[in-house]
Amino acid sequence: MPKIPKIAKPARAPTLADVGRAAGVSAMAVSAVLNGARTSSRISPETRERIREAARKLAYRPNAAARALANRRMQTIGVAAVIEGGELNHYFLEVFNGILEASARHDQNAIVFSLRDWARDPERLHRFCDGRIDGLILLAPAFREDHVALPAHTPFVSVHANVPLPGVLNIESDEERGAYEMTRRLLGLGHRRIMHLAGPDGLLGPARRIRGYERALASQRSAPPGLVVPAGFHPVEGRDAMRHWLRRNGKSRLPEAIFCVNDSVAIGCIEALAEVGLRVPEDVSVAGFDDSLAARICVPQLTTVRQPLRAMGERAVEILLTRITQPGTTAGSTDKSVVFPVELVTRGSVSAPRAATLELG
Amino acid sequence: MPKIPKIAKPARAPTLADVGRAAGVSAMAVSAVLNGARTSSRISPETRERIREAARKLAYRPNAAARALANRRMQTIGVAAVIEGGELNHYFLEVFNGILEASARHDQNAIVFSLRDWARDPERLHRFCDGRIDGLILLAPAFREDHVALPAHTPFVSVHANVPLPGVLNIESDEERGAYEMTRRLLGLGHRRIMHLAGPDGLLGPARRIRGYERALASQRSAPPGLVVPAGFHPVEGRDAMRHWLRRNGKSRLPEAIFCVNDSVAIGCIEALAEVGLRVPEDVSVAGFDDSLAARICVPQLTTVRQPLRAMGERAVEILLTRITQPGTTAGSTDKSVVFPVELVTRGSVSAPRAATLELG
DNA sequence: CTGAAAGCGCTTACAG
DNA sequence: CTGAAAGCGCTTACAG
Repeated sequence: MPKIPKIAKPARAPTLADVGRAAGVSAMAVSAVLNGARTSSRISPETRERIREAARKLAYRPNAAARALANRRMQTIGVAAVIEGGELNHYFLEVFNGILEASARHDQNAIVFSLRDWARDPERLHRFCDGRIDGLILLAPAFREDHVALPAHTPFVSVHANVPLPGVLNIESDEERGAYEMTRRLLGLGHRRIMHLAGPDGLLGPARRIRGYERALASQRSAPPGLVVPAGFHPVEGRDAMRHWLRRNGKSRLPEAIFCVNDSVAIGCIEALAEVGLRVPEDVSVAGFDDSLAARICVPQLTTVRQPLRAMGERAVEILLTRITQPGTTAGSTDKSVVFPVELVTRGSVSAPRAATLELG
Repeated sequence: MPKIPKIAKPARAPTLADVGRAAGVSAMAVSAVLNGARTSSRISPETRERIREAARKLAYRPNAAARALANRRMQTIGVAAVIEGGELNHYFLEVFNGILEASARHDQNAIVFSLRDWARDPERLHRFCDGRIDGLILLAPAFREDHVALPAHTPFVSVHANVPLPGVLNIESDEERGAYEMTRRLLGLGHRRIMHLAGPDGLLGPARRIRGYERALASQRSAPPGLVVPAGFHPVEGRDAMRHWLRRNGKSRLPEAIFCVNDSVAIGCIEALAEVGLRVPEDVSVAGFDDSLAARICVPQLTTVRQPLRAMGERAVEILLTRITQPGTTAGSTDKSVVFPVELVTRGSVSAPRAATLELG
């Protein structure tokens, strides 16, 4: 009985062996040539060309799963974040763009894990670390380390960690300095009563912004004590906090300037001011933080503190990749934060105080 | 010489075999139990518990790559998009959120491929389809099908395809109707001279919006012919188009209302109007499209057409998954679009025209 | 210098 | 009902 030649089923994607068969060589040879391994030097140029040609004809694509299994590398990094409406959207997008860019540059895939809540989802985090990713970037994590024992075997990097995560290198910006500089700027314009609409309690970032604000006030003898009003991160929280304050205190005790924990809160704050007929910056100056997209879209555009979010995302990828490829470097507590500089951005929402203007006139 | 017992190296993640060894059963038994396969019914409850316990103790996680190789399924879907500044950011985020949500619901990973340019990156698209994903969602693709022969062996779904892609099911919203309804609304308020700031040439979406606009004008006898001014998708394009028009035509020939191809363009348009002292909506009404985040952040908030972007993203995942699991269904050209309804959203940027108000007064 | 073999960690079909 | 074996598609170390 004659052997019936096996015909490659068209449904199946071509494999290394298929290419090898077509070129009359072993699968190994194909692998070596296609990967440009040093071992490919021992294959004659003609054979190499024949192999490439066969691969092209068959539209061969190396199978990612098989490769990952053999290499113990997925060429994929994970990004865990809470992606919700409002500010975090802009924040996420900017950092994420940087992550995607750097990933592409290093031929890595980026896979996104959307969490609802840091405190409640630690188990999910563990599930992600099953070999589908080589390392994980935590975007603005806010759980307590004692809640989540981070999975072993997986390198981590955090961006804007809002709680201390021992052993995880954190990428942050000089938020305290940003808050300090912005408050100094407001003081320099002549403002004295400066309110701070603050972020959620117990988070590192908002605390740093408060500290910068208070340090700046303390540096100015003529400034009255600080006025920190808790708000949150989102526009509605900024609006509600300001509304509430106005209702209790009336316009008479109005601050001359309001420095907000971020742009979203600044926008909500402006909304609340507008509701009672107060204009920005004529009646009150309002400053934000982040320089998110929102800062340029709102009217007036926001004076704010710019963080290089995109660059921070790129750096996160690069640091993570070195941790993946050189696990030795992860040496325990020597982890320092990487701190990016911030920069004041001047736009329409801040001007000299009305009183100062009058005095001058 | 006594056999030295092998000690599991801590550096390596535990495998099925490790768990089996610890529980005194075969790797296969562990697999069956942990996967809840029907074959596990033949394993005694005690053994099962022992296996689970061992897995827990070792913190066993099935290796995703090995699983993918054996199953020929990565449990991962790809999302290809051009993610740039401005409008597409908001657009992307909304759809992407829906994609992430549906993915998580179906235990799928979502991996993002960020393209610079649809027309120039077709080769990259092919590279993605190497088994690392089971299917691909194209977000607002805008290449020509004759440029990219979409990779075989990979199921596709598109969202807001801006060019016809034969054989790819497209998820879209009833954009023409949205444009029609919005224009009708403006007419109903008494506006007659209504301008349309249009999107880029040659794309399906912008063309549909123009068609809806023109159809509405045609339905109203008293309306003058349409006034379509090309702009683009981004705020600066809206601003520049409007600036240019104002410079050429002056305020005298100003339209009473401007219907913009999207919210971003509307925001740019409002900016250009403000530059020459024209207020919205007192002097001109301005309407957008999309109901992006930007629409609620800008002042005045935008009257716009809402598309259920999030739901569209979720649907994309679901359709893609059926295509992945039931490849037969992909039967050629029977692919119909899935069209989501749109909805007018009324906010502050549109009012009755000043003239009408005067006439009434 | 070359190719056959073993192995990555899982699943599934198949002998006992 | 059970477990040993083969196989998914690749890579790497190792005999010839």
